[in-house]
Amino acid sequence: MDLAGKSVHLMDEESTKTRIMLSAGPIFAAKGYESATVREICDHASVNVASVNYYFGDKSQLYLETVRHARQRRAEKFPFPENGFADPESQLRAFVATLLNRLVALQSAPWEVQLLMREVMNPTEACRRLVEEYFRPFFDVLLAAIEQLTHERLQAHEVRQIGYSIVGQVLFYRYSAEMIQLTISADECKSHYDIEQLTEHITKFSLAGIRQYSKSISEGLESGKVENL
Amino acid sequence: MDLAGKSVHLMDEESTKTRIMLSAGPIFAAKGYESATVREICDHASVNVASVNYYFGDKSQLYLETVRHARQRRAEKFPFPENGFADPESQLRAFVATLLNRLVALQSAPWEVQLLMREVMNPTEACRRLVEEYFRPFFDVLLAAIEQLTHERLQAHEVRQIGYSIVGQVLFYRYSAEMIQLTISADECKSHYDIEQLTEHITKFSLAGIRQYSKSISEGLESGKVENL
DNA sequence: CTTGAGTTTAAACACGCGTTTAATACACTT
DNA sequence: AAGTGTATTAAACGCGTGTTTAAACTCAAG
Repeated sequence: MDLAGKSVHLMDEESTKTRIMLSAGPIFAAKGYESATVREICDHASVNVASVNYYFGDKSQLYLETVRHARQRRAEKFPFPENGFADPESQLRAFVATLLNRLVALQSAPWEVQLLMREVMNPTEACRRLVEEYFRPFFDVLLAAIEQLTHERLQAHEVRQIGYSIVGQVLFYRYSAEMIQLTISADECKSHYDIEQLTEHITKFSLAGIRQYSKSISEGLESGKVENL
Repeated sequence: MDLAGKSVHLMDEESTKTRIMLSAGPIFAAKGYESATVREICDHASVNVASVNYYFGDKSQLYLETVRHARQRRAEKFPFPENGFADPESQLRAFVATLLNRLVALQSAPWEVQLLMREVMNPTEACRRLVEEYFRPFFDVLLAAIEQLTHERLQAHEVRQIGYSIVGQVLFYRYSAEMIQLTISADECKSHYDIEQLTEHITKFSLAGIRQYSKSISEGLESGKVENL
């Protein structure tokens, strides 16, 4: 069975190396880099402790590869819909929905999300670039939609702050998920806090805020009245 | 000097016990419970390692007392203005400003804030109650203002989600502070991201969102037009 | 079968951790 | 001056960590 492989000993699926990575992901996500131990990861992967150093060099490099892997899987699972010519309101709604889908599952977020959130809050020096590459182009889509909705009449920092207001609303449900669970009943959570309803609320709430900006600008500029665009 | 003290050996300021707590705070905040070491804390406090166990029992109890201390100091420093009879719009603005002041200092948040944020994201079992007591009554003030602004016509979960939208906007500047710093220039940060301007933006943005809810409710109910309140 | 590179293994290493111990220093009372 | 309870100290303990080592195993190639 030396077909198409460089060496016979390498990399069928379920190889030692991939087993380590699959075990490392959830453990790093649950406990953080420091508290996760190489031994626990290896036990869970049914692999000898020395394997981590053999395949990855050391613990920190295993961590880096694990974060990279998580980011990739998450973007693959919820690609941003590429209908670039939709109206900006739909773009906004799509952005909110995609972000909620990728990051927020109010109960039991997948380990990839937990891991990425850890990096956002406490960027590891080696991971900053990774995190930025992940969020930056995505965020730019949002900014473009906001600019269209306000007819390019806002200053850059205003557009950006509106963007932060929207992202902030979404991320709250990830950052404070455990706190939210303590505050509302399981029933209410099931019936009013699924992705669709949150998308609708945040989109509606934010569109009003955005239009408020358009309106005050218009009033300021021409002191006339404008239709409610 | 046995005046007014129960025992002569106890508790002038700068005692060993308080020195430990003052050193522990910033270190726990910066590194988290696991990564902070008793030795580092004691070194920084110029105190013998055994002192932690002598005064606090063990590391975990030192941590608990440190969190309690941080919460208390933060609420003392920025008390919520108790003008209970102001109009709801002012109440909303005051809520946003207070929360921003307490939690967000875009560069270099004080250690108390970092420590509390760690607890929000990863509640320690022993601290859940503490965190809830800290935020809950404060959040209720916000909900009351929203209810007034919408003339008590919204359902409970709608009011709550609006509250989350507002808190989420504020907390974003804490959760993602490091990421934000990577994305905007220091100049822009200085000139457009101070507490006052963020308060204005978030209040303005949110008021529009809230009024949107009032409006759609009114339209739904009576299908007539209402003044723009 | 023998070879040898790739892989896996058990055992050990060096180190840092939280905690404990037992001796000492101190301040005050008797 | 001796006694007493508190506070502080240096040293050690036991344990778990990441990492290394050297031997054993696997298996296609010669």
